[in-house]
Amino acid sequence: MSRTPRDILVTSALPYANGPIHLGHMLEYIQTDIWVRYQKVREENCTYVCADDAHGAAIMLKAEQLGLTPEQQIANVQKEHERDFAGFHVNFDNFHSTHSEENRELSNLIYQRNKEKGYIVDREITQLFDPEKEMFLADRFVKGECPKCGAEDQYGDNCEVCSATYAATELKNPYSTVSGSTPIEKPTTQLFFDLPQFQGMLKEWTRSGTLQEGMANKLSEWLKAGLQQWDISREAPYFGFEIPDYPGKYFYVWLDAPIGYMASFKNLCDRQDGLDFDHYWKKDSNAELYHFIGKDIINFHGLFWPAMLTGADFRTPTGVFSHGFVTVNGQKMSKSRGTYIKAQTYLQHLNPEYLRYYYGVKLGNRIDDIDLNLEDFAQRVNSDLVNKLVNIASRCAGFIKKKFDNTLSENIAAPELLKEFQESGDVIAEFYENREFGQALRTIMSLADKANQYIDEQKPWVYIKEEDKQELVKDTCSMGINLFRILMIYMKPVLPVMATDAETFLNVAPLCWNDKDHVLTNHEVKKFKPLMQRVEMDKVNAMVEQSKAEAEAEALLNKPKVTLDPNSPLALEPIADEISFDDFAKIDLRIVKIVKAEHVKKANKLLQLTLDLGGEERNVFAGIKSAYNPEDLEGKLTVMVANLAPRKMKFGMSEGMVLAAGPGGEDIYVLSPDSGAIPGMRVK
RNA sequence: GGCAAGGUAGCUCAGAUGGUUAGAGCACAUGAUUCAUAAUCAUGGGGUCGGCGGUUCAACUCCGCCCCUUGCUACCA
Repeated sequence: MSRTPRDILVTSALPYANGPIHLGHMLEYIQTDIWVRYQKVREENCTYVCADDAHGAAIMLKAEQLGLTPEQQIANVQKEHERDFAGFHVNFDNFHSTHSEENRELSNLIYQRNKEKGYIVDREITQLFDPEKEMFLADRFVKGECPKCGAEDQYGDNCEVCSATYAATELKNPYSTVSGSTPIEKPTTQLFFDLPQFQGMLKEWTRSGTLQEGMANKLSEWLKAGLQQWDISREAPYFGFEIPDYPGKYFYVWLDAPIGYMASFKNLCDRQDGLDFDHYWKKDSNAELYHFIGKDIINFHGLFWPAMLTGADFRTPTGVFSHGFVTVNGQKMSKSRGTYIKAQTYLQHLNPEYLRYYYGVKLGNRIDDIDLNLEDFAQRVNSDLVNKLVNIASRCAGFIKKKFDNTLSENIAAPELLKEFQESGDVIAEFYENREFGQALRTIMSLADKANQYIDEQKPWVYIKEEDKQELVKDTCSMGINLFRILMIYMKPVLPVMATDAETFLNVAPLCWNDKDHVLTNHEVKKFKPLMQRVEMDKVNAMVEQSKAEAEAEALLNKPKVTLDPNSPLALEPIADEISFDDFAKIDLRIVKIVKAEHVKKANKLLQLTLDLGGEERNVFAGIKSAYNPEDLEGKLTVMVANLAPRKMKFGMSEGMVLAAGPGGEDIYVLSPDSGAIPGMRVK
C-alpha cells in the first residue's frame, strides 16, 4: 500500500526559562509527545520542536538576583529543562531557545512585514516607572492599594479581593516590587500591533472548525468585546531583541515567543536534509501545523499569533489544541502540601512511564483540568499496566520457555480474537488522532481483559499436565504473546521504553502500527523479564515529602530578603497558622458603643464596660485600665467579639471581649471603626 | 463584577440531540482458580446524575434561578 505520508509540524508551548519544570508542565509535553509518537509509529512525517522562552523582565531580574547574566541564567535553565524532558522521554526533534539568531531574524522579518502593511502603529502612553531601578514597570511589578476596595498589596492589573480591574496608574500608594520605591508616571512611545484590523479574519479563522469548541468560545469573548491594539514593545532595560528601527526599545517577549516555534524549526532545517522551512510555513502550505498549549495562553495563540502570521504572509496553524491545568488530589498544586512536584523530584522516585500512562488515561480532547489523584494513580497504573497488560506476556512466557524452547507455535489458535485485536486498531488510531487518549487507552485495556479471559478459558496450566495436550498449551500461549504484541504496538506512543523492552523480549525490530496485521509464528522469543514494576505508595509518599522539604528550604532561602527588626511586632509574634474562611466566619465581630466605662474595685488591670450592640447591652471586662481612663472611653465606638462564650470572672460575668492591640501597659490601643459604622453592624 | 468551563457511584471519569431497570475502570464483598510481578476469572452491593422551581405524557438530559469549584478578564510568562 503506497501512500504519501503527511507532513506534520508539532509544537508544545515554550517553557519559561525562569524556573524548573513541574508536573503541571509535564501534562502538556506528555500529551504532545504521545501524539507525536503516535504519528511517527503511524509512519507519518512528523516533526516536534520546542524551545525555551528566554526573554522578559522576569528573567532579567531573576538573573540579577542570582548574580548571573541573563545569558548564563537561560543557559543553566535550558540544560535543566532538557534533562527533565529527556527524563520523561519527551522526544523533541529539536529544542532551541528564543534567544537565538534564527529567532532574531524571524522576529525582525515578521515585524518588518507587518509594519510595511501598516499593521504596526506607535502611540504615546503613560506608564509607571521605577526611578530607582530606572525601568518601566509591567503591571506585575507594581503593587498597591486597590482603587475600588482599598485592599492592600494588590497587583497593578486587578484586585484579588474585589476582582476589580484597573490600570496600574490607578493604584493608591503604589510601590515597585523590584526596588520598593514609589513609581512615577512617565510618558513613553510604544509600538502597537493593530489587531483590530484582523477582527474579520480572526472571526472566521476561530470558527473554521480547526479549533476546539471551548477555545472558539473563549476567543469569541474577546472578539465580541472588540479587539484592542496590542502593545508589542518594551523599554530598556529589557532582556530581549532590540527593535531595529527603535533603538532602546525591545520586542515584548510574547511577540518573539511564538516565533520561537519557527526559529526552532528553522534551526533544525538548517541541519537536516529533506526538511524545508518554506514548505511548512509559506502562505498556502499544505503541511500541517499544530500547537499544543495550556488554556492560560489561548489568546496569544488564537488571536495575536494567527494575526501576526497573516500580516507577515505566513500560513496560520492547522490547529491549536488547549488542555486544562493539573490539580493534585483535587486541589491546586501546593508547595506546603508537597504537591508542587518538580519533574526532577518525581524522577528520583518514580518511573516516568507511570505518569505518561496516567496522564494519557485522563486526557481527552477538551480543555478540562486533569486531576492527579496519587492514590488513584498508583492503583490505576498497577492494575492496568502490571496486573493486566504485562501479565498477559508474563503468564504465557513461562510455558513457552520451559516446554517449547522459547519458540512460538506455527498455529493461530484464536483467529476470531486475533481479528478483533487487529481491527480495533482503526478505532484506537482514530482516538489517538483526535487526542482522545483516555478512550484509546480504555479500548486497549478492554482488549487486555479479553486476552486474560481467553487464557483463563484455555487453562494452559491444566493441560500442561496432560501428555497429549502439549500442542494446545503451546498454541494458547503463543496466541497470548501475539495478542500482547499487538497491544504493545497500540501502547507504544504512551510507553516508549516498555515498548522497546517488549520488542527485545519478542525479538523483533521496532514495531510500527501496521505490524499489527502480522503474527509471529514459528518465532523464537527471548527470555522474559518483568517489563514494569508496581508503583509503591511508599515512593509516592517519599516524593511528596521531598517536595515539601524542597519548598520549605526554598522559602527559607527567600526569607532573609525581608529583614525584620527583631523588636518589630511581627518578629515578636509571628503570624499564626493559616485558618480557613469557615474558621474565620465563626467569629462574630460587631460594632458596639461603649455606653459606660468604670473602674472595678480591687481590679488592677480591668475596666468594666457596658456595650451597646444596637438594642442589646453586654457587660464586658477589658484589661485596658493601664492605658485608658474610663471617661475617655464613654461614647466611643469599638469592635467586640459578640459570640464568645461568656466567662465567669472574679468580678462578674464577662459577655464577650473588645479588640485591642499592643504589648500592654500604656501601649494598648482599642480598635475603633471609621465614622459611619453603627452599633450592631457585623465586621467581616 | 463580567464571561467561560465543570459539579454523574468511595476515587477517577464516560454518557445523556428527553423515553424501558444511568455506565466503565479502580476500590469493596463473595465465589472460582493458582500459569503469572499476591497477578487472573465470575458474580454482586453501591448513585433521589449540585439544589430549588418550570416546560412536558415523560428530564440526569430543555428553560429559569441559586449554590460550589476552576479559569480568563489583553504589558507575569
